[in-house]
Amino acid sequence: MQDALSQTFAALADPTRRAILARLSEGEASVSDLAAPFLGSMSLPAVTKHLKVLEKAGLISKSRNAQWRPCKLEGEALRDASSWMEQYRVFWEESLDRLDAYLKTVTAKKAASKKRPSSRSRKNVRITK
Amino acid sequence: MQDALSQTFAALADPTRRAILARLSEGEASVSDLAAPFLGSMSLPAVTKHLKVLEKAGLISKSRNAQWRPCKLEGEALRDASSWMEQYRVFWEESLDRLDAYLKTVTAKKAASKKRPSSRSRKNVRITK
DNA sequence: CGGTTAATTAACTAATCAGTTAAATATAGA
DNA sequence: TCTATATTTAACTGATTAGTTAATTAACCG
Repeated sequence: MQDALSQTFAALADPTRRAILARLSEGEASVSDLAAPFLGSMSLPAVTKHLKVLEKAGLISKSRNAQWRPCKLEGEALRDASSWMEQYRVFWEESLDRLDAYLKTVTAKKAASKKRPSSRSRKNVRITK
Repeated sequence: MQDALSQTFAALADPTRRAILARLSEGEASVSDLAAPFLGSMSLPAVTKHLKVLEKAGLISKSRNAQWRPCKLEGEALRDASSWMEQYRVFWEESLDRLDAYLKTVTAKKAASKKRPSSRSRKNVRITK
């Protein structure tokens, strides 16, 4: 078996599984609730397998309620993955700085030759599935 | 072919590739530089393949310098992956809050029944390979 | 009990992945 | 041009993955 971080990233490397996590971020859901959006394109056992991958990676947990298995998002594994990534933050911020510098020279030139300056939003990071 | 985020996570789901990124975070390096630490456990073409995976995921880029191919870490893809994760931050912080709450009750009881309180560092996130 | 709903397991297939060795390509430099 | 170094490509193998259908388990309910 693999190390925890590899298992987490592998589990995240699939759009169906990420969509399941996105759904779970809105609250607990049973297997069939989670499967519903995908039953047009894959079978229920396929979803069961995706859930097993997520569960083994520690990204979700299942409990029991009669014949249902409510699933719940677990943050720990995501936090570990995210904090692993933090060590690289300087690399993407560095490139934004270069973009900033570039945009500033462009803006300066435009201002000098024509009209109003433009701005760029660095915050407002998009939330996607 | 897959979506960008899936490719990025898939590329990160391997300890050899993560180690290569870690090495590149210290500066550019040629293929053989990057391969050196692994030549005891895998062949050079295996490393070439790992580099190709990283390159296709946009995590690194290669340039040419004589017969060498200096590789460089590219931050963009990591930033995208990281900002995708951000939407889940509330989940792991929430669980830390619960841990906090729990630890407080324990600490309170200990303080009441015996000696000095303990503390927990939430910052100081470890940087690992 | 018998039927229905929820979910999992089994057995199988096709595709992709991580590695191998051997051969090919590219560049430098004597 | 010949040779050495750096790297890639080709062809192959075994393991893992993502899906399938069919059968099974589990729990509720009339």
